[in-house]
Amino acid sequence: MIDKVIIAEDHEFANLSVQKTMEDLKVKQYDYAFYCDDAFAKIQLAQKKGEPYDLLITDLSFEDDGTPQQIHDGIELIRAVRAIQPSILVLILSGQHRPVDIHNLFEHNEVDAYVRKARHDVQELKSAMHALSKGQRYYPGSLAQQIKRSNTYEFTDFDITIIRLLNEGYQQNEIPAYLKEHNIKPSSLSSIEKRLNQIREELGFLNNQQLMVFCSNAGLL
Amino acid sequence: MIDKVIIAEDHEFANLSVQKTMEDLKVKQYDYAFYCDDAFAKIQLAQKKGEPYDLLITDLSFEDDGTPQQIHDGIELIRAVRAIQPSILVLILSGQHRPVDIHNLFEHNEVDAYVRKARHDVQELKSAMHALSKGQRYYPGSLAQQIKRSNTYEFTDFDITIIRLLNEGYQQNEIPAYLKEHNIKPSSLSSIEKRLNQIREELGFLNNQQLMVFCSNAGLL
DNA sequence: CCCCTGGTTACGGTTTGCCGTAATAAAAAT
DNA sequence: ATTTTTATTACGGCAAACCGTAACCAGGGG
Repeated sequence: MIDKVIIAEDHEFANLSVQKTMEDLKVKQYDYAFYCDDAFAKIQLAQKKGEPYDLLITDLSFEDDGTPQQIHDGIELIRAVRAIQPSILVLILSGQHRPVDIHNLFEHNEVDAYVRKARHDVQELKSAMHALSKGQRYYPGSLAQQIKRSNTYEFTDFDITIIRLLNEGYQQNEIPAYLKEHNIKPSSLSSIEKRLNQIREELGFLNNQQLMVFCSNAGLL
Repeated sequence: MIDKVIIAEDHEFANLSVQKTMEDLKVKQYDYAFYCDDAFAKIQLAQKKGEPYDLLITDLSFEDDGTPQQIHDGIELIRAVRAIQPSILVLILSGQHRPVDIHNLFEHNEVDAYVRKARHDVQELKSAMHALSKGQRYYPGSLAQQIKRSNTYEFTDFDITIIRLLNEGYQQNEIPAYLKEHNIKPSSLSSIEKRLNQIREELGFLNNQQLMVFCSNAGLL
């Protein structure tokens, strides 16, 4: 069961609503913090007193308002907390973040649930809490869909190299020189053009810009 | 006095907390909506019944979740509402938005108060409400500061339109037609080229791809 | 040895984007 | 009202990207 929860969220609006949701869900004890350092201190203290938290609900990005902090964002907080209390459950509550990033967090078992701040986020949070209390993770389907869409195409190392170079400001006709320099096998301008053409075709993009944005969002850069 | 308030906010978390804040402030009557159309309908009805709202609290960006809407964002909502009830007070409650945009809204008297979803947003909302009830506007000082020290490039609506179109797969020579179609003022290919050139220059990008990725990461698309 | 096949490279033509300059329109200032 | 300033548009040359075709070069089988 989830009896003791700590909320780390800098926005008062969100923090308040999460608290209210905890009340609705009859969570026995919940505390909240507006700063990562504060949340960490509370978790550390509870741990020392032998009354550890069951669940950490945290935002990912925290605004820097001038007060100096050791821990600056949600990911740092999660890692710091897991270092002293590996068993704690972690639920991420985030505004807009890249699907891949979230996905990676799941893959590395750094988080157990993810709720996006959006329409129906309260419902989502309740569903997530429900899943967690049953020992399940909460990985929203929409996220899987987004990832699936991004993962349809298999990018080769060659593809990624080209795209990375383009993103660094190389123009296509400068790339062959670079490839020869680094002994990468297809190195002709034709090959590069053909490859890009093929990728665009398969993914249904009309220009390289879309491709670059896509790769950026997919975390390939 | 502010006795009757309508809240338009798609995020449940935020909506809920605003409601709670209204309770704390002893506002006599408040209603809420998760969609612009719904908010507009409520305002229209109240107006017809001779019991109009005193204040509209609205987010700027509303997520499109598939349900078809006439009014798609906060600005459209504000303009639609002001068209039928010019006297209504308007308070914007927004996550991250360009300071200049907000500033312009104030300058054109389209809004009376602005609260950013951030640290202490509940306090800010209360302060804003207090100011409004005294017949004052609420223009947070932080906004003025942000405009002053924003040495990063300021994208105009025009810029964003172009970039959005490019990202949708338009090629540059197709854009003038679109702009004329939508009565956007500079519409020539030259203007587009010149603008893009200028932006790249100021931000130090070597090609459009980098610009697109930048804008994507900055959440401007 | 030749032929076939898959992949790479070379080349030419066309389109698109890039950038400077000049003409024109609109706005501001006098 | 006319000049000055500013913004927008039109045009042209050039570079880059796009795209098709054909030549080239492995290796594998006949």
